[in-house]
Amino acid sequence: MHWHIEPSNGLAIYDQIVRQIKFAIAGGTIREGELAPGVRELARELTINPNTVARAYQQLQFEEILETARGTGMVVKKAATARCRKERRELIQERLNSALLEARKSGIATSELRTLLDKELKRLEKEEASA
Amino acid sequence: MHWHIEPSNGLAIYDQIVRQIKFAIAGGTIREGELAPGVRELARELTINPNTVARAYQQLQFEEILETARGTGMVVKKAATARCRKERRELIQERLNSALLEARKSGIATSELRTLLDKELKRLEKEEASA
DNA sequence: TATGCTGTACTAGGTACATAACACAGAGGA
DNA sequence: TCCTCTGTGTTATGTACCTAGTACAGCATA
Repeated sequence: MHWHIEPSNGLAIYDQIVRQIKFAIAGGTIREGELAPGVRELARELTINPNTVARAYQQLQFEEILETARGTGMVVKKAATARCRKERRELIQERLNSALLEARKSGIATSELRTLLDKELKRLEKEEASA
Repeated sequence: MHWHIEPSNGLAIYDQIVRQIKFAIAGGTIREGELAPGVRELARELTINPNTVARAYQQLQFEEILETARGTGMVVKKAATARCRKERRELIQERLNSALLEARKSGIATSELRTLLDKELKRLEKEEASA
């Protein structure tokens, strides 16, 4: 798994981590009972402060996605996968809808919007195929 | 024109104002040579601090969208409309692409993504028709 | 000229986020 | 046991953003 942070995404760094961990669990990259990457390890990989990762893990613990195993790491809880899948869908839908709504309110015609989306989707599919 | 601020949009309030003013100019709601809403008036309408609006206007002045007319208000500069139209397109495209990219990277199948978008677009069109 | 509007400038305080550098408790392996 | 890993907690610093309140300069109109 490779992780990536967008510094000026609007979203706080710890929030981006929370999202990515959830997505990784939803996608099966990290399975129930397995360990999430260590605080220091992930911090090194993203070149950010370990405290920031810890902050993200605290929230994931609060949301009952991870549970702490002191001395060992953070373990993905049972039943987390299903919840993450559901959340993934919701988070993505929310972000897409909000972008579409802004586009719509800005006065762009939906037909133009449709072609714009189609173009971008094709570009993504092409990338996907070549990867 | 009615303005709206999303408190926890990720985007800073002043940034949301900058966007909305640009979109209003792009859409012809405010035309070149006309006045943008006053600092105090807009602040009252959005129930935020006048300084925050002023901050947004400073940026728009820096970007040569507005020019100051002390004692009168902020005037939309000549040639601002075309630039705002271009920027509007870029801003929207950027946000859509970033949402699509996240969706794609999260492991959602593009086919599923496509149906999701289609559903949402239809909903928007329906709203548009009823409005 | 006087009044009321405009934007501008300044200081101050509060919150959220990220960084930094620690110290600590528990698990596990040599 | 000892060492090294794990996450946790604490304190401090810095920055960005927003709020609050005040004062000022300039234009427009009565």
